[in-house]
Amino acid sequence: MAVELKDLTKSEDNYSQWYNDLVMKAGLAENSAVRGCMVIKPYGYAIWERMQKVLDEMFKETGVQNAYFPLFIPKSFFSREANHVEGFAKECAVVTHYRLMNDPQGKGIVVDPDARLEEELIVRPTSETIIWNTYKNWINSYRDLPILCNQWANVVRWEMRTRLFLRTAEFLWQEGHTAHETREEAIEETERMIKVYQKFAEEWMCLPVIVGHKSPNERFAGAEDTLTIEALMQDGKALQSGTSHFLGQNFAKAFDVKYANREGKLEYVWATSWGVSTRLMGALIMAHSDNNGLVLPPKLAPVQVVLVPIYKGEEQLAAARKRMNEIADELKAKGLRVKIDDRDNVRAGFKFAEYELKGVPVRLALGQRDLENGTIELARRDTLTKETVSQEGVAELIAGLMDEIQANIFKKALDYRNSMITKVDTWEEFVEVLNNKGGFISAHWDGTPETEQAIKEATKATIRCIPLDVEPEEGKCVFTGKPSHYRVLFAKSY
RNA sequence: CGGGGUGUAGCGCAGUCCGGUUAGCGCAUCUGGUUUGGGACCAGAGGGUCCCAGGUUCGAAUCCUGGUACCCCGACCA
Repeated sequence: MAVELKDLTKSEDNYSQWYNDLVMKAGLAENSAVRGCMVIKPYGYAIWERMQKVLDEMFKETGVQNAYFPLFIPKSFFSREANHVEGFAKECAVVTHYRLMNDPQGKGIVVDPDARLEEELIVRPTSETIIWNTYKNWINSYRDLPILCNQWANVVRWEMRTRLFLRTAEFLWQEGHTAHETREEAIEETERMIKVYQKFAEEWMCLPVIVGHKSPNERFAGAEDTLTIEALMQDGKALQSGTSHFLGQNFAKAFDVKYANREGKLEYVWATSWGVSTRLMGALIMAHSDNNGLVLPPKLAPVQVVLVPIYKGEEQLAAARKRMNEIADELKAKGLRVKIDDRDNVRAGFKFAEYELKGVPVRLALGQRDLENGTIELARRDTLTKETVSQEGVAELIAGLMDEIQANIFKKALDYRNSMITKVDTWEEFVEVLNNKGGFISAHWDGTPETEQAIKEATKATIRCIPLDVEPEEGKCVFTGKPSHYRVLFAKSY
């Protein structure tokens, strides 16, 4: 495997090619035979599994339980909620037949025209409709509430243009769907879950995010309010990394889900839904990688420490192997995920490059010299530095290093992100910053969808969010000059 | 669906404009040897439906017609 990444230039043109290259060469994923679909390779899936596991535990701490709902949704379910149809009914895969037959002309297999479904089935693009149709049967009284369900599933959206992890026709995600007694409780749930996402992004992925409300234009189809975590990639584009929706009573009304309240009166249920997807993998890659490849946060890295022997001849290899096994055991005793790479068909230098490409946080190299001196070479992926340390206490040292590396990757991303939030007050500045610097632009907006739309058409930038912690400030809309009471964040996005 | 590009060995490509030995190079693979503290080197070997179909020609990877697949840029979106 001769791998050479193209130089990482931050220009838009090269960045997507660079990204593609990295995803494939690091062994994370590749395009499949099916257009727009992605094969997630074992290494990529191992990272996703770590993410899943952590998120799943975080959900369960809030009382959420896992469940599973069908892949197929009757077409009629979709038309129940008007806005939802508008947003989702378009780019969907549709099942129209249930049988194949041998081609009468002998040209292989064809769809049996007699096997047409009476009602077409939609391959879920999201599961609100099928779930609310189910919840109807689960809910009678306030005593049945809240319902807090999550499902890990695949969904299909027939996107016209796809990009590994960031936008694929089929993707893996989790979707939480909750039902509540009151508006307040549902809103609280919406906020709780976006904060879970924030915590996961920042503490596990080292990905600083801005939490905020979506503008009406960018809101989920069928939601009253959408909360989002917005991250910034190294090319200056924003990435919506997770969303939590307050659905009001829209789906309860569409599917007629009522409960008897504490006064014995029938009321519609309040709903939320929230999700993150394999897109997070894209975020992880784009936020931290450098010209040598991936940089994985220790908390998510499938392998945290790799040991590489350096040797001449069988005898030295055996000696190195023996000592490495002992050190590996010490590391494992500290709860670290460790791999020894004693392949003898590639040289040490090759392995070094390979593990850098794969983003392994710490690499240890042990050779004859070290065996004699009781030392070992320790290399950090995040800083690309290496030093020779004593074998004595190395497990302790590395256990501590994991936290340091985790903190360092986050800090680097945070500093970059913060340096890429620019306050602007004039349209000239807005355009100038957007074109030459990128990143988030903090600017006043008159609050109308028309203005947002006009800005999007003029610059491709959209309102990424209205930050939760936005400070009241009187100003004038950067586009129309009309009065505004707070700043919002604009950016070009994926 | 619009605009551009590319289909040649497992991967990356040259050759196509201007038709002519047995279709070539790098990486990977296999064999042997020498190496081994940052992507080893030498020698040898194996590996091809030149995207598909049709046409022109003594002769097509190369020219013509039609199809098809993929990539990039837009519109759509997490």
